[in-house]
Amino acid sequence: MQKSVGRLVSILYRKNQVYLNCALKSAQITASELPFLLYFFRNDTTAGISQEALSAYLLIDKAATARAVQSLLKKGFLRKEKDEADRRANKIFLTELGEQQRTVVQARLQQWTQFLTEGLDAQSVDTMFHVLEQMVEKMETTDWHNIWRNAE
Amino acid sequence: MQKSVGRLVSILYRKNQVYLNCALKSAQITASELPFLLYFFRNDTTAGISQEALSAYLLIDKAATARAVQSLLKKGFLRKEKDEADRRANKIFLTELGEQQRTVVQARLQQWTQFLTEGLDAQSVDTMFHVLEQMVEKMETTDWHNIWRNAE
DNA sequence: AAAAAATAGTTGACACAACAACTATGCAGG
DNA sequence: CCTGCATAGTTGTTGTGTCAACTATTTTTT
Repeated sequence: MQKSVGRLVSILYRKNQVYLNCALKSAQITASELPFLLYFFRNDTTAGISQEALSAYLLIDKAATARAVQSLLKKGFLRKEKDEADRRANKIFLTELGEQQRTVVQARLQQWTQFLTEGLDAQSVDTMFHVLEQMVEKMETTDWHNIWRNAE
Repeated sequence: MQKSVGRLVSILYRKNQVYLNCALKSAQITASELPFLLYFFRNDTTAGISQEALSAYLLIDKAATARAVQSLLKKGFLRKEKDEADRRANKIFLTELGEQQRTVVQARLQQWTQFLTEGLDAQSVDTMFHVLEQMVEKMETTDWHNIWRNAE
């Protein structure tokens, strides 16, 4: 049986979604909203951030960003202003209510990582992280939409 | 910025889907159908295989399996028989036409892997594979639906 | 300064996968 | 036997994400 990174990543992704939706249900946070909240938890956004920047960082389509942000606004976890310096853009902020979710969210996330990696060699886990980062980096910086054309 | 396996896996998964849909368009194969075709390419299925078994191996919901198989039947890549030994089950086979897709499919897949891993340390890539496998293994064999309940 | 191109965001349509409810078949204990 | 439970598969509904088309602004070109 040949190894397939596609299969593994697919399973990890899908099960992760199920876990998150389940584990964060009580906090009213869905798997699709989580990446955005995490961005606010982990970065300085006191000046607000545009949806474009969120999309670019998460490599998520701007349509999905628009919908997730809308949903988080409605739930009161985020707040939106028009950017007066560039009136095309929004400036998105984390609200106090959003900030209050940090603890639960990080706990659930930490428990998932803990579950996935416990018993594994820490060094190997680090290596995995690093390789995944390199592959994502490559996708960000290369136009790979036609990579097979070069080969024929 | 804290490391997040979730973010990396998510990006890998989504971009992989986009790549596959693009690279296999000419072969009339979609990203959702691919895992099933691959199973037939990589395993002995001369006796046919049930949808249940496919679902179990790919960890894909049986509903998704039913739809992908339906679609591949319609395209003529797979063939279906009632299992006479257990009339609830289907026996699914790869057709000659399906077999003919092997070359293109494997080429496109190989090119993607090549692109993702070129320039990376081969040893590290192996380690990544192994760690991903271990994590998937853990998800298969553990009931993790409430892992955070233990912790409080 | 006017025209053209680029950028930020929204919306509609569709692909993909999960869950629940359902049908049909098989099996086990009374 | 037959009643109840388990298994294989199908279908409806919903959440998630991509792409394309559109509006509204900003920037660049001429």
